[in-house]
Order: sequence, then C-alpha cells, then structure tokens
Amino acid sequence: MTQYDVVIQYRKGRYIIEYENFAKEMNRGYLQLLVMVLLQESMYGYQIVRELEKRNYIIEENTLYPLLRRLNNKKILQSNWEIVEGKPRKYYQISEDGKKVLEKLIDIWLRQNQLLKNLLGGSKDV
Amino acid sequence: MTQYDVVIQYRKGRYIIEYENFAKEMNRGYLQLLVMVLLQESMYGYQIVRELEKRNYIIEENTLYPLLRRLNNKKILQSNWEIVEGKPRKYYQISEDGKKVLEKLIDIWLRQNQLLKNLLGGSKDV
DNA sequence: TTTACATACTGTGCGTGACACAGTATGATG
DNA sequence: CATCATACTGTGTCACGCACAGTATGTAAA
Repeated sequence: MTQYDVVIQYRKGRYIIEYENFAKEMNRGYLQLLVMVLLQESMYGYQIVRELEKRNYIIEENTLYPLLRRLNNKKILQSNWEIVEGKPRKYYQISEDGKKVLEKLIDIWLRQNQLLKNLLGGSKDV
Repeated sequence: MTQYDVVIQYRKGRYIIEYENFAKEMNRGYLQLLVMVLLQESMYGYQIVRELEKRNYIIEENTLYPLLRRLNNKKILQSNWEIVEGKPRKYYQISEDGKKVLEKLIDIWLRQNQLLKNLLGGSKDV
C-alpha cells in the first residue's frame, strides 16, 4: 500500500485495491455470455474452469458453480448427471431458450464493442 | 407474451422478459468503463446521456447520475459546478487515480474480447 | 499410513451497482 | 398557465460475483 496505489479500502481482513472491485463488475454479464458460448458443447463445471485456465482466463469455482445452477434454474441451460470413474459429474448444455438469450447478449456485446472502439478512436487495436 | 418469448417473470407490475435482466448485467462494468473513457474530456451528466443517445446507446438517467456520484466519491472522477443560463451544471472529469483504473479496465475488456472472439471462431465479425 | 492434493460438486450469505421511483427547480414553448 | 426540456438530488430493490464452509473420492508422497 504505497502512494502509487489507487483507491484502498479495508474489507474482510485485508486491504483491497479498489480496481479489484471494478474488475469484478467487468465479469458480470460477460461470464454469463462466456458460459453460454462454451456450453454450445456439453461440458461439466470443473472442465470449464480448466478449459478457461488453459486460455488464460481465470474463473473462480465459487463463481462458476452458482452461475451454472442459476442458469439451469432459469432453463437457460439443461443438465444431466454422469458417473465417470466412480465420481458424479454434472454436464450442462445450452437450451433452446438459452440460445435465444445468447443471441441477444452477443448483439449487446457487439454494440458495446463498436461504441467503445469508436470512442477510443484507433488508439487501441481492438 | 407468446410461446416464442424466452423466460418470463412478473415483477413490478409488469411482465419482464428475462433477457432484459441479462441485458442489465451486461451494462455492469461496461458503463463504468464507458463513462471513464468519455470523461477524459470534461462533461456534465445530461450531456453524457444525450451524447450517447446520438451514438445510439441509451443510458438511463437513473443509472448515470448515481454512477457519476459513486465514481466521484471514490475519487475516480473529479467534479466542479458551473452556472450556465441560470442553471447549475455539475461537470465531471476523470482523475489521475481514475486514469490508472481505466487502464486496468481497458486491459480486462481487451482480454475478454479476445477470448470471446476466439471462442466464436470467426462466426462473428468483431 | 496418513497426509495432502486434485477432482467435482453442494449450500448460504454479503456487498455492489443497475435501475426504479420519487422529488426539486429553472427556462422555453404552446 | 400548462407542459415539456433541462439538470440535478435521494432512497430503495434485486441479482450476481465471490467468500466461506462443507462433502466425498481417488491418488501420490512422506
């Protein structure tokens, strides 16, 4: 915690650089979109975490599992259990309703991208 | 509300298509990024709403004003009042701390973009 | 052999921000 | 003189990211 740090607050027993919070917010919406895109092929939770890890994107298990459950409850995803090597795995895939929502989200994402690209005006290669 | 609609729930006196909720989530993080990018030049709230409207991006006043206040409280933004044509206007600009956060957010955004682009595999022109 | 780590889930609760709702005040237009 | 555009303020609700805590199996190291 130096003069160079950004905005600091004490929470849950440690100092939080405020941009950790902003980073969190950046995930909202995006993670849902990401998961829906991935689950066009059937996958289980742990597999998703590892797959994204390989692609240098860290998603917390604490984030992903509740997310999968929520999307499942909303019928955005479908799921089925399989026993593999004595351990149960819950496989998820996007549902027909989910595909419709996914389309909308990709639309939004494209529009957001376009706008930001314009505002940054070529200073970033997006 | 037809068989073609996606996921429906009744709230606040009307039916909500579930993807409105997903759309909402898509704004989290992104709006903060957007505002920080815009406020590299000094602007006031109402002006931001109209400016984005021109660019076909609707941001609710109910969303923007609280957002500006929050970012101001966190010293991400600075503000000053001016009286124009007898009416007070609160002008905001990004602060030095804010610029550091903005850089991080753009990084995150670029990484998210890259990953999603890869996953969508050329099927979308991003 | 027991300790520890990887695998693969479950449940509950907190904090934050998008947006709803409500309100204030001025100037211009009809 | 009513209504609309301008330009803010304050407070409350709800959903989601993530923290925290727990369960259970298989495997590798000490």
